[in-house]
Amino acid sequence: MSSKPDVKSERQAQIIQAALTCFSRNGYNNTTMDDIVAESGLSKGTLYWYFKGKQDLFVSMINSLITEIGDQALTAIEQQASSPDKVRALGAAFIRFGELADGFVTLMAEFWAQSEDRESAGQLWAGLLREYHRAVTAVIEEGINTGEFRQVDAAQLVWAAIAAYDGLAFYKTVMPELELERVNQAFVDALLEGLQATE
Amino acid sequence: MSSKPDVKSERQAQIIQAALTCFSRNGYNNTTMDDIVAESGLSKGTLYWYFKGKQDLFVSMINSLITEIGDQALTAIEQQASSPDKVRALGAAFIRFGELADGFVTLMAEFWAQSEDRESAGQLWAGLLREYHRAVTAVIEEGINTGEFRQVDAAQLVWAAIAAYDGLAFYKTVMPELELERVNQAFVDALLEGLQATE
Amino acid sequence: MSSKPDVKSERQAQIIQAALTCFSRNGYNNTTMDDIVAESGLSKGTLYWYFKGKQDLFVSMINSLITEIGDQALTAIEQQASSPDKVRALGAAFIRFGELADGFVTLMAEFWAQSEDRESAGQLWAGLLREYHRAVTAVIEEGINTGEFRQVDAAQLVWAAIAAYDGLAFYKTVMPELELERVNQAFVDALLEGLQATE
Amino acid sequence: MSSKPDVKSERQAQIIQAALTCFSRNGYNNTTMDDIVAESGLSKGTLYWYFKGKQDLFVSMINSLITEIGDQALTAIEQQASSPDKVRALGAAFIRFGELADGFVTLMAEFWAQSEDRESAGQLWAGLLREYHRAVTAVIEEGINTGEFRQVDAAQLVWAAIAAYDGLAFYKTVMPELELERVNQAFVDALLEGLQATE
DNA sequence: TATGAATGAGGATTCATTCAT
DNA sequence: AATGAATGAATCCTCATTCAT
Repeated sequence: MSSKPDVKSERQAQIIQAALTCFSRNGYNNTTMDDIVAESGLSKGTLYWYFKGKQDLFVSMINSLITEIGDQALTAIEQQASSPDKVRALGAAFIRFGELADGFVTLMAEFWAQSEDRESAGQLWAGLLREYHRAVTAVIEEGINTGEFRQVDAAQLVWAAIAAYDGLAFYKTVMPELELERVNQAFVDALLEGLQATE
Repeated sequence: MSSKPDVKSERQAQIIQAALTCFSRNGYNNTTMDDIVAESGLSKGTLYWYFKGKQDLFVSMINSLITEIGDQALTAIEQQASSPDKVRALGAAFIRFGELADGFVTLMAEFWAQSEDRESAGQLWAGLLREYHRAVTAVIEEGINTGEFRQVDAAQLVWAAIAAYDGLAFYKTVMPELELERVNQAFVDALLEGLQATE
Repeated sequence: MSSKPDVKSERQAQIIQAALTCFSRNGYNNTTMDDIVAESGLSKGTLYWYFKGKQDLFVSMINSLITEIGDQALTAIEQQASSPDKVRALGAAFIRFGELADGFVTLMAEFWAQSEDRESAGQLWAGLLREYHRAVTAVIEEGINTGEFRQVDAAQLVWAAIAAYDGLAFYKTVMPELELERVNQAFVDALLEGLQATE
Repeated sequence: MSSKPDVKSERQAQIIQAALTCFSRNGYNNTTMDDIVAESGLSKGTLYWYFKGKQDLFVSMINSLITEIGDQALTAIEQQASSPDKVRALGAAFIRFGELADGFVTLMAEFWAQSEDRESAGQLWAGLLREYHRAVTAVIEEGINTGEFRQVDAAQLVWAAIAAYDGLAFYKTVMPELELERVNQAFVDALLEGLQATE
């Protein structure tokens, strides 16, 4: 019955693209639905036809981003042989993420901070974080099992590691002069040194 | 003639305290001036007598927090003898900060995200970060000079390290079950291991 | 597709009408947007959909009045043959204006007085005045050319003449008992006598 | 008991002077009591010690101005012998008033327009106007009695004449390039011509 | 007399959302 | 599916006035 089967997903993508542009530019609260309407070239009614409201549109946009980013990162791991190389690949992937999805972290933080129901807004974050944490921890533990790394509290260490990348993604937005590649280099080197240590 | 020479600073403190309570509870945008008025027990006019507006009040509050926190952290360093101990003290101080100033990081992020003039709002952050970066880097470089640590790119590594603590401060707000002490333990151990390495 | 092609102008007229009622009744500053909302029977949002704000609404209202009044006055001239008759027609037109647009002059004065940018608010007035001045001066000069009037400094005299009518329009609002027709009669008679004078 | 008998009138004058400056600069509504406090160099409480409020201060200021101006105008008449000369003297006095009390007319209009109780605010104006009207009419009627002027409806004509000067006083504020002396010249000439006209 | 901190009612404006067409 | 006019609750801020000292 639907003459064009993907008018729907096409419109949704179009709207999400406009939302990403606006939210990135001005933050969540400072973006009005009218801004997104103007940016998308569609009408107000159409936005509300495809999305329940501002919040729904934001969450949909975030989920769309997460999927995209997650896929990238996880394939990066699989192409590496040794555990240290996997760690390096992860570091690089996170950095790329920080540079691509400019403002993503901040956006999420703002959204969370102003959510009426922080609990459920926090779940968006927490779910995402736990997923990454699991994936990265698996890499470290594999390295421990193969003897490439020494015995460490992988789970805890990984929280700090990914927190570092999220923190850096934010730092980059307020200090654009920060050279994330060099930071990453130094950080990964120190971590690997610490992980591989000694006899 | 001035019976109480500091009605002024007393009132300001009172208002800032109320602001901190409200902003922490609901975020910047979701806090109304009326909320703060109610919380402070003063009148709307009095708030505007002491602070130019919502934004001014927020910035003043942040500055007040920063000063307090900074002092704490810096004295923590001085009480330690060896460089590794200083690093450990710093880690502990940062963790304590994350737990005390609950939501501080998020608040700042939200404020920045929704600022009309992000540039200047970003300076608030950037200035603060650079100050901490300088202090921590000094500790690491001292360790390198004394031979306690090996030759690393301290400046870059430190960016990652403090980013980790900011990231964790935020993680804690969305995942309260996170045990920051253990994370800190694992992280500092790994870093020190990497820094001291070997033979 | 457009069932009513001028919902827009209809609404604008509706709002301007309400604004005129309220502003005339209470002045610019003492009229609240809520007053106009109530008077118009529309909603607050609708007012702001059609007009940028209070000031914009006021200026639009003034312009709408000016157009209406100007047309009336200028056609009044054309229907007269001799210059003295044109002058009489003008006088009558101005008086009618003073009685119709009750409070118009005062409203403009108040608006101007409280304008943040008096310069540009003054342009509203000045433009209007200059237009009338030109039209009336043309009538006098035509009379001079045809020999109906003696040689006078028409341009200057006309400033005084129209100022008199603006002044009277205001007097009428504070002294309703003033009989403008009789005043006009005496004034026009004296002026024409002075213009036609002698041999 | 009052050590210095005129601290009071000195203060009042000081405050009225500051009020005149501020009201002239920004209009009635756009002037805050704080503005006047700052301009006067006194304190808020002191203003309220000497004047009941903003409105009272304004009215007091106006009355102070009126007295000053009125005296000037009335003595101007007495120094002239012939009725035409008295008319010329009056014209000149009104022009001087328009240039001195810059914005006076507008200020009054604004005050009236925004008064909660226009009736009584209008009395301020009406009383003032009637007084001038009486004085000027007396001059014209004297001229009629002496045979210098022809039989005209003096009362009505005078309303128009003084209205012209009030109108011009306002025109001057929005069109500073207006040359009031020349306008006055042309106007008085035409009027006198009309008044004297003979057959 | 003089001060200035404190008050709070009042007002302009925004913007997410709805719904008739 | 799509439109865009209409809604009105919500919010930041102003400023005349008061009063304890």
